[in-house]
Amino acid sequence: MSVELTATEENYLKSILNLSLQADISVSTNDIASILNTSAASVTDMLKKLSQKELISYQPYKGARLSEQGYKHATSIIRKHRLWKVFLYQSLNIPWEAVQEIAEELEHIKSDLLLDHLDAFLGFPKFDPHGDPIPNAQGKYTLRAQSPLSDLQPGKSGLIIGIKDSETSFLKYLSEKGIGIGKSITAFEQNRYDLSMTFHMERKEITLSGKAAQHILIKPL
Amino acid sequence: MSVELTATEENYLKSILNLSLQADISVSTNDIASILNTSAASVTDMLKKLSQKELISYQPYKGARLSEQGYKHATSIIRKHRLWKVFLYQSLNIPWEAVQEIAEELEHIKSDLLLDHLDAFLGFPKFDPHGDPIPNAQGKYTLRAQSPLSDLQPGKSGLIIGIKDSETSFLKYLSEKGIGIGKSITAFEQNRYDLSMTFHMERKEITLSGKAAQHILIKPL
DNA sequence: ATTAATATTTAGACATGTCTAAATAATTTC
DNA sequence: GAAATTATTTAGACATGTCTAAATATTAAT
Repeated sequence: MSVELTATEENYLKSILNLSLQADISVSTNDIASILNTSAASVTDMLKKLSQKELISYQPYKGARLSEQGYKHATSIIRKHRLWKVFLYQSLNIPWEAVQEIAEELEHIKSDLLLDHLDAFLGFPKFDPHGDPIPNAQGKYTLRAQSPLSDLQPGKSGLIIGIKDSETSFLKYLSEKGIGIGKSITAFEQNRYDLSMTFHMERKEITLSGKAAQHILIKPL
Repeated sequence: MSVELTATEENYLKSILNLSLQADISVSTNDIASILNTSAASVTDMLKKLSQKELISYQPYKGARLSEQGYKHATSIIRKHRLWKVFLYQSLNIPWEAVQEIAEELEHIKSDLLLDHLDAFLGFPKFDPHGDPIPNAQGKYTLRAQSPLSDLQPGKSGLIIGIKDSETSFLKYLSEKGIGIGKSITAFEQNRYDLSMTFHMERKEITLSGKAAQHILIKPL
């Protein structure tokens, strides 16, 4: 059915999808380059190639956007990535901050049979350990009401359901503070001076920078 | 510690190890080419490169053999391959004949952390579903008394512990006959005319060609 | 011990994905 | 709206792993 792509091509598609979720419309060469840590010239080369394969539409100087096919392919990579994350975290007990990097390799394993069996083994999970939704085999996925922890008003509580930024150092930082998916947290006060916020979690007081709080996602309780 | 190798380099090392187990001493260019389904010229190119990296010793026209480092690396790939096989077969219930191909992709995933956790998750298995021994993290592995099913004398029984040939069509053939690791089988008679053999297994009568019986490994009971 | 057959290597080419430097287009700024 | 800045593309190069065809070694046969 679908064409075989190299891991590199898949990474480009994934980046384009991620970027187009934030700022819809087409995605710029430079943005892709900075996400993939490569040069703009390399990105141009690859965009031409992906366009050739009809996985994206691309106009010189005007950026790229996923075609129907490209979108499907990108979604399937996201599905693989997140299912592997669940496995690594829940089944293998690999520390949270190490999961991302390993999943980035595993997501390029080709077999559909493998993915379907993994999905079944894990009990068809709907969300990964970072709280991101897992597309099903047809590419559909559940969205949820979620808001950044920074929006939580003093006195109100929320359930931590996801982390927006998957950078290793950030995840480690959170993990050291005891912050993780599934924990309840209550806003206490906001410091006007530096915009840091104080919370209560499991009878402890936790202070986070405004930026950190923006990257933690909660379901209001 | 160890150098990072590409999947291709790893496949060459693995092939050299497999070949040197059968016919010790050095391994010929052509044999490697035929196992890897590539041209002899490509093999020569790669042997030079691996020799450069001191993973093998290589003399033009004289073949190659693994160095200490190369042997270690090759063994670690075998370990990965077999651990993944156990996972695919036992945990995910992926059909026996599909396992080989998927494991061939998974064996090149880099993370040692992942492998150690997988090993623990599986309970530190000593053998894979084809009955082959799994090297431990230090590269040591258990050997076993084993003999081909074709050597089993009429009236005697054995426990199936491995399959020598991992070709998909052969595995499928066996799987259709109900033959698999861990089953008990009893020799009944040998047909002098075509050298086929008849066995009893789980109250059924099974006939196998002499060649097939040579490729099934048993532990005599 | 030559000749014939086989195995291996060299030479030169190609595809993929990358890069730097230079050229060109688009956007901002004053 | 012309000049300066920023973004993007082109040109030309390189590394990796592959190939075919030709050259050279090795081994087998008579």
